[in-house]
Amino acid sequence: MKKKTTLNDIAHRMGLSKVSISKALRNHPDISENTKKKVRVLAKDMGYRPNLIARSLTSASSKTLGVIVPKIAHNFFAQVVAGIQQYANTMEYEIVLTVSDENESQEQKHIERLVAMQVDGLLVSVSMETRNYEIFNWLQEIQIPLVFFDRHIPGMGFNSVIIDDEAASIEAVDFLFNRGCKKIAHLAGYNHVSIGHKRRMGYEKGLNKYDLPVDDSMIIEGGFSEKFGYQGFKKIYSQGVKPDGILAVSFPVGLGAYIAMREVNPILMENIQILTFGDSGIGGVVSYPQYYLDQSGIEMGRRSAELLIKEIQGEIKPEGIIHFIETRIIDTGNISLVLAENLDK
Amino acid sequence: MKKKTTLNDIAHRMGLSKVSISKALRNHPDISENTKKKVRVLAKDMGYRPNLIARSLTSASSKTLGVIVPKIAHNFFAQVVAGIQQYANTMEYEIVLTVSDENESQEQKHIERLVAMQVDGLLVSVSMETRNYEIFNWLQEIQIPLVFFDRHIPGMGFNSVIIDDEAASIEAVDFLFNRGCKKIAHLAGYNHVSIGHKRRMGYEKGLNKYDLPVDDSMIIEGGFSEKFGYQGFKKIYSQGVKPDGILAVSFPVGLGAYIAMREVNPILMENIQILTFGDSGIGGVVSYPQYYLDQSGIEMGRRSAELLIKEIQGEIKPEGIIHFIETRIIDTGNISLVLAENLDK
DNA sequence: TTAATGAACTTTACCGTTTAAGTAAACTAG
DNA sequence: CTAGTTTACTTAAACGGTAAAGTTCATTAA
Repeated sequence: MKKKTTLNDIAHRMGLSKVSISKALRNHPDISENTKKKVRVLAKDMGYRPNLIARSLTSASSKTLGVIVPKIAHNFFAQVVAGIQQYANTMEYEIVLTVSDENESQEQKHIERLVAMQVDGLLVSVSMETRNYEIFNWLQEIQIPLVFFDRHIPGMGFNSVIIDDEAASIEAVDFLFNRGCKKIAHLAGYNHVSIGHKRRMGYEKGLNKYDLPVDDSMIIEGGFSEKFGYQGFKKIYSQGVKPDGILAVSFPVGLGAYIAMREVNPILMENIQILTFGDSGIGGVVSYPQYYLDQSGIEMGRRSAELLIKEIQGEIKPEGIIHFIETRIIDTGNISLVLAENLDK
Repeated sequence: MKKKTTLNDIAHRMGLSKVSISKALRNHPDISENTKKKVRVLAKDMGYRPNLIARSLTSASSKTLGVIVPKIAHNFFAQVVAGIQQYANTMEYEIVLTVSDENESQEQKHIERLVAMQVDGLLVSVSMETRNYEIFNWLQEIQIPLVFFDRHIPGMGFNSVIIDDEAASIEAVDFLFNRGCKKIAHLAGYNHVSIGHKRRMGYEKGLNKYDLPVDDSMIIEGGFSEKFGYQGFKKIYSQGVKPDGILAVSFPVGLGAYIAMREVNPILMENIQILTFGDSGIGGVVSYPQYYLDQSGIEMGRRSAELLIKEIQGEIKPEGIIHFIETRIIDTGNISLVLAENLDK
């Protein structure tokens, strides 16, 4: 790479000190209008670009946010990142994006690296694997602004932005019940992951609401991927239990269940309603699973970036406040409606 | 944020100079094993973390790559970013991700910002709107390593990694022809965008191959979103032309066409085969469009990151070489096959 | 025995920028 | 007319780290 023009280079050419150049370019009152003009012209001429790294070193602010997502090639997280970008951009922040790949040690490495890079704050969605919170304790000690999104660790004092999973689950059971389902199974996530736990709690509360029995054989705990949905359904089915509705903890799980169902007996597709958390990412042209709980990743991204930046700027404090993003049930049977909303994008 | 421990802090505590501490921690031979041990212990104790920004300033390398994508909440680009991440991670590089939102001036701003941030190289997928290449000329002048991916500007000397769109289009026509299509329409992208242009060229070559006429009323130029697919199909149809196959420039376009088709007359869904570039992002459970050209974003991301890092390390030079990523046609009618591949993820 | 060698440090200087603290000349007020 | 203020700069110091060039003292080779 070619050597870059620095303040000093300009200073020498103009016979001024580098500080004067710095001030001129930052429109500091110390410098005369006349000089400022000349400096600006020469700076442009010489292709001067401020070295933001050097600036960060003095200003102790990098105008940079560290983001850690468990996955990026995953519609929901891609959306969240888009939302973060949108807000960060308007505030002149840049994003250093890292992916934990649901791996605790990766997550840890990234956190350390980001902190070492002097990001002004962190946005993290905790990996499913994470059990050891030491690193987060450390982050709290060094008091770096941090906002959790989607997957948080409650009770640590960090603010977080999440889906109101419990409420959404209750709503989901409501919805299925109102469509005639009396035996609703739940393909649940891991119970130690907050979303898994909450979705399950909501599911149980929803059943209670209608005096439906909570039957353990109707709850399969597992992961969030297609594989678990597939295996989960087969497991339920092999037990001889016949659900008429399924609440799946994620779209892939619902998808896996659907595949399994089709494999077992295509007729089931008409008799079992599947409702999943999260959509496929293509705005509603998937025929099955038909219903899903729409979670606005964009909104979540924006909100969390907003909170983080406010925290960085000292406008708010980390108080362990949980902000909820609303969820609504979408019926993909009604494609044209969903599409109409998307046509203008 | 709490004040961070620096080399100097450790130095004072130990009664050594900061340079010795620096050397000790970097395992420099100048320092005795004994001292090194003590330094390491104390450093850990005091919670010392090197300030990477300061380090970058001297080393003139930030171990950071700037990435510019037109969209992020878009399966293909999310995949590419995942691929970039994967490779960059193994090489200890971090990613500063920016989104141009298909906007020329945004793109320009991001490039300037990233350069100012002293990223070691740039990975860019050019926005659809971009007509003015000045900024890229500048990048070439300052000789910053840059690799284009997916959307490139040929003839500028930068290396790029793209889909072999022309070949893929020819293959696509082949495929449709072999399934009996004789009147294949093309919902094309903009002709000034390289992928739009190439896909169209391939489409025409494909038709020529089978002596099918190239009929301008069967080619609708437009964007890459659902809206254009929808409008495009309606336009073709309103002209009284009845295609039996459609090659759509992107999945959303194919999707829009499908919706339009269904609106016009559901029977068409059985008589018109749609083949799209790119998939929906959910691994094959969309019933329509049934066929798509699979583009491995992950692979593209990996390859471009690899090229860029090699260029940064001086192993290769920018020579305007175009690297092609292969494409294959997927039939979503055969769901279980596709899924089987995904179950292990 | 003495100069060269090596081990284990320290000092100086620099990366590019900013902030704080000068300084000289011109301007203003009493 | 002189002291005080302004204007338009400059110099010094700092941010946290690294590289290069000393410096000491102990050891080794001739």
